[in-house]
Amino acid sequence: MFLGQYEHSIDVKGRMAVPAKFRSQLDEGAVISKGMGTCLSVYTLARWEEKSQELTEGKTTEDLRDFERRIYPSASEEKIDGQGRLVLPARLRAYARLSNEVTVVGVRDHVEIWDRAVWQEYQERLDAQGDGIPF
Amino acid sequence: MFLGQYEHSIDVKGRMAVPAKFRSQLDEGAVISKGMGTCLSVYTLARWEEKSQELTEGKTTEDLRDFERRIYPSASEEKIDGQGRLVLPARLRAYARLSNEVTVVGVRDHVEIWDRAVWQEYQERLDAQGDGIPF
DNA sequence: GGAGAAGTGGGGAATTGTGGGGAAGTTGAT
DNA sequence: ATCAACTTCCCCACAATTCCCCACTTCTCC
Repeated sequence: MFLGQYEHSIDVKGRMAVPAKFRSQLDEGAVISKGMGTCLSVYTLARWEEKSQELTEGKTTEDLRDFERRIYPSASEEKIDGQGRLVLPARLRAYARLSNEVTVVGVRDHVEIWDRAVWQEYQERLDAQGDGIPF
Repeated sequence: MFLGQYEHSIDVKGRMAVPAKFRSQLDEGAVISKGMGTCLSVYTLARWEEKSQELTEGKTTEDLRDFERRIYPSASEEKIDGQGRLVLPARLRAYARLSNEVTVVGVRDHVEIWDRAVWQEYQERLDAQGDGIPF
C-alpha cells in the first residue's frame, strides 16, 4: 500500500527520487501514465496490468479501440536507477505541468506525482469543502 | 482492544514510546493518520485496511478520487523500533499541534495521540457537560 | 532489595535525496 | 559512411536525515 506525501525535486535530466518507502514496491518495474487530473500516476507492473484489464472489460469494440489508443501510448514503463530515481519522460512532465518542485503522494494502489503548487491548491480546496478526516 | 491513557513525551528526533500495553498489538505495522479533531490516530495495519475499505465503499468515482487523495497521502506506515518507539512524521505532528508532552489514549480499535494540554482541556469540557460515566 | 521492564537520551553507521561526470548509444546533416 | 550534437545510462560524490544500537534512570513486581 502506498501512503504518505513527500516533497521531491526533478533534476535537469528529468530524474526524480522515488520516496524510499515506495521503492521496494516499485523496484520490479513501474508504469508511469497520465493521471486523473493534472498529475501523473505510477503503478507497479502487476497492478497496471490488473487495472487496465478491469478498465477494458465490457466495452464495445469501438470504444475499446479508442480507449486503448488513448491509454497505452501515453504510458511508459521505467526502471528505478541505482540511486532510487525514475526518469519522467518529457511528454508526461509536460502533460502534468510539472515544474522542478513536485509532491509525490501515495494513494493506496498507486503513486501520484503533482506539481507542488498545484497539489497544494488542490488540497486546500478539498480541505475547504471537506468534513475533516473521518478517522 | 486499546484501553487506558498514558502521558509520554516526544524526543528531539520525533520519537514517542508506545505504551507497553499497546506494543504487542502494533508491532506488526502501525498506520498513523490524521485523527478526528486535533489529534493523530494509530491503527494496526489490518484494522486500517478494513476501515479504509469501509469508508470508500459506495462512493461515486469522483468523490472516491478526492476522498482517497485526502486519506492516503495524510497517513504513514511506521514500524516500532527496538526500544518500542514510533517516529511521528513532522507533517503529522504539525497537524495535531503536538508539543513534546503528549497523552496517548486507547480508543477501542485505535490509539489516539493528543497534545497533553489540548487533551486535558477537552476532557474537562466533556466532564463539565456530561452526566458522569454510566458504569 | 533485586530483577526485570519501561521510558528516555544520544552516538555512529547506513540510507536517502540530490548533483554531476563521462561512456555508450541516437539522430541528423553533410 | 563520417562526424558533431544530443540523449541516455551508469557511475561516483556528498550533505542531511534516518535508523540501529548502547546506556541510563525510573518504575513495577515478586
